[in-house]
Amino acid sequence: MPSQPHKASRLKRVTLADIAARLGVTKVTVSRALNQPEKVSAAMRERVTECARELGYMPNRQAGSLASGHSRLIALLIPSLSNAVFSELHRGLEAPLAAAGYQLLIGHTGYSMQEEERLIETWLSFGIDGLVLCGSRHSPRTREMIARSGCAVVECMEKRETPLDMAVGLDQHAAGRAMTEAMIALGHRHIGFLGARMDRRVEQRLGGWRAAMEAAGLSQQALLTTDAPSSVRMGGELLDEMLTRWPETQAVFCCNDDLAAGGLFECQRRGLSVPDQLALAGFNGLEMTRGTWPPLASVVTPRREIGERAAALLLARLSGDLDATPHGLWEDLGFSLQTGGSLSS
Amino acid sequence: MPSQPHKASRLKRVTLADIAARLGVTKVTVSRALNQPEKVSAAMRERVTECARELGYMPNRQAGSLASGHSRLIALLIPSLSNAVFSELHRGLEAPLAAAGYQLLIGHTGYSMQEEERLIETWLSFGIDGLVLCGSRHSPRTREMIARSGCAVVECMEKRETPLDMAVGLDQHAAGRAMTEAMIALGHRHIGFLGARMDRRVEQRLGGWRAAMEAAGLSQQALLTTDAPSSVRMGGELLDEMLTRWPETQAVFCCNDDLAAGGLFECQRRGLSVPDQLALAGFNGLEMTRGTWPPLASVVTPRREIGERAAALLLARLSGDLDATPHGLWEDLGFSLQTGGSLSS
DNA sequence: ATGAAAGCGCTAACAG
DNA sequence: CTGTTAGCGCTTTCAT
Repeated sequence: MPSQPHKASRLKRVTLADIAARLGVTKVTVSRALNQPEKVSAAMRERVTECARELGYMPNRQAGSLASGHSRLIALLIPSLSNAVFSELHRGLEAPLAAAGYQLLIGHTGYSMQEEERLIETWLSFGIDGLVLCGSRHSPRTREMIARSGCAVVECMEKRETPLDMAVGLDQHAAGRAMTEAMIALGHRHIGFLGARMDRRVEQRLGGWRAAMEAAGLSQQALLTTDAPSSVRMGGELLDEMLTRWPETQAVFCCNDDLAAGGLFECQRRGLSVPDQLALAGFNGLEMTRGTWPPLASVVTPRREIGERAAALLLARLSGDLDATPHGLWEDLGFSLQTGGSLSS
Repeated sequence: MPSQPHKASRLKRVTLADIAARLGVTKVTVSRALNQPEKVSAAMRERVTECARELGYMPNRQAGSLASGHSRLIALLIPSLSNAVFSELHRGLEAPLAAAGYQLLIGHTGYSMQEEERLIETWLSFGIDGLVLCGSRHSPRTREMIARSGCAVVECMEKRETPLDMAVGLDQHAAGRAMTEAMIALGHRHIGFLGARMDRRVEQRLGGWRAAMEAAGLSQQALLTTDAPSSVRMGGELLDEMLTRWPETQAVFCCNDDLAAGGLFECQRRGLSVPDQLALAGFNGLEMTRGTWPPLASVVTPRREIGERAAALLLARLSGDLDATPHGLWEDLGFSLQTGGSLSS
């Protein structure tokens, strides 16, 4: 590695040894006073903490982890930084992990399996104890690295028959089907589907739409998808194209809330009244869906709860509570439908 | 630290020593073959890489960092995971840092100085080489830790007279003022300001609105702010209150695009035509502003470019190129106004 | 081009 | 309750 003149200019680092020397004890005692306070005398504890503060001691956790074999670090890999779904997953994870003394790291994969692999390699080489992944598609090398490392892992968001270890989420196919059936129940026959950023979860939602349409004997013609990133703007463009190609469309199921919001704006541009002239629904039930006009119908997914359960599973695995958390575990946290608003008045 | 039965079950880790033993050479040679390939014979290089692959060797970077004193790790601390502004900042940072062999970590502060402090402590104890912060408000302890560590640091987004070291962003006050002046130039007299999540940047934008209003001799009465998080829904609620309390309002400057989007929906709910009956503007110029109807006027901030410059400054500092990047450097990357749409037809 | 020795800062295991 | 002894896995010197 190259030299680093910048770092060279820093003050010499304060170490355990410095404190030990100043106090006339050994490093071990200082380490104990700091990390297992109950194992030293109250007086010692006092002197050490005082001296540490005075010298501005900051532990070197690389050394600590290297020696102990664990880091109390857990990494969360999210596909997108700007998708509120993942920020709520994060929120659910953070509190329980912090309470148990674990620090949560965030990594950004940009929906790329290859980037996921790179990140996991880096994290593992830095000794993380646990890993939270979104989805169930991973490269072979990713699987192998995780297996070798023995790192605890939980996969989030989507149903998975054979998890790497544990998984928690919801059945995206069933959710897509349920919303479509709700639309059919409202009497709509021409129901379109808009999808962007076609990852596995979106494909499963689409599968649900297909299943419901087929079961009802309806045409699956009005379908528009793109691999491009999802956005409000994309929602407007896709809806524009759909209404142009299939003017008979009565209702549109968008694969997420951003797309649906864009659809609302497009209706406004065209002077279409929602839901009277066109019904719209999104997916996820983000906070935003209650800020639009009309309020956006959506499939509400328990993102926060998924994070909380994922944290609990991880902690159970890390504490060795194996029986309570069998390998291959899959927890389905379900979903609910938020109707009314853009779906029916 | 507690025992970890889970980890105990893993296969023994493959180390440099294992490869060395298998090849009948020393660890140093293996290390060199892997990290400074030009320093060993081509034959050796070949044998080592081959054997490493075969055994599934994965370097332990904790050990590496501990020994070498640097980690090639750079941490980015963002206030919010769901704000697209920060995801674009991240995008700007990532490529140049990766190209230079650095790995970018993300931390989430939730707009809390205390959480920022906690995260920085963790990162520093894990030996990061660089730090990218948003904003200029940091706890005294944060400042001290950074100073002691000698870690390179750059502060992003807002203007700062006395940076910790380097800073890059834009003058939020000037931007707020410019947009307000544009509204005044359109002939509006009753111009309101809506603000949520009142952090320093939002306060600076508000200051810009005040300055412009004062200079024009206009009333600063129509002002509504909240410390609650910003959201589309909040935008609608705030606008509702504003129009109720100050029905004469002709134009509203929202502190960000989410709020403004909520404002658009609120206008729709009230049957107000934008911009004819009410003009609206947001801040940041997110992609979304081109997906609304009408398109949202906004102050376009160079988030991506800020990330790119921040990366360049950090790399310059880390490579010891001190002269080219003086301490205390402040780079203003400016802004531009996106008008039309929701502001004027 | 390769090796030997020393150590990064900390913790584990066992003594006393 | 405190100390001793040994590393964790890697990267430095400095030799050869």
